[in-house]
Amino acid sequence: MVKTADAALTAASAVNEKHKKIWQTVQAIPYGKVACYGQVADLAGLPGRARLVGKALGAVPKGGWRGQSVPWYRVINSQGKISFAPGSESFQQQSDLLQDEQVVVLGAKIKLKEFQWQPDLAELLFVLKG
DNA sequence: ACCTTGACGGTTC
DNA sequence: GGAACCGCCAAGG
Repeated sequence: MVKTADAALTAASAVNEKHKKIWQTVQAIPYGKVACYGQVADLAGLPGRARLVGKALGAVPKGGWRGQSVPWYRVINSQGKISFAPGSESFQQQSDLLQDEQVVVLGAKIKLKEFQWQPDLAELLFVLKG
């Protein structure tokens, strides 16, 4: 194996590890609650990497992860809004899925005061444990 | 190797 | 509130 190729493979593998950590964290968000990208990044041990969370969610395996689905739609931005363009198909899908869980979505806005996930100690440990 | 593009976020005005 | 700005960094061109 050539050095450069080996290094590239290692790097790619590292990226996937980050994605996995993010997926696991998202799976901990309970029904009827939402979390923002930055919050997920922090919990996943990747502070300041909110954008990476978006990337990871866009790469979620179709069948879920570890035999469990990944509720990507429970992740919104720090302004309490859905990050897809209003009117787009993805936006509509996310909005519908959230409302199916009793989350109130007004336009693109969701009241974080009311619906943001605030993990208790047990949940935090679960996330850290993986 | 350089540049652009994001499912973002905190600060500042 | 909201808009402009900057920092962030993985992917793709």
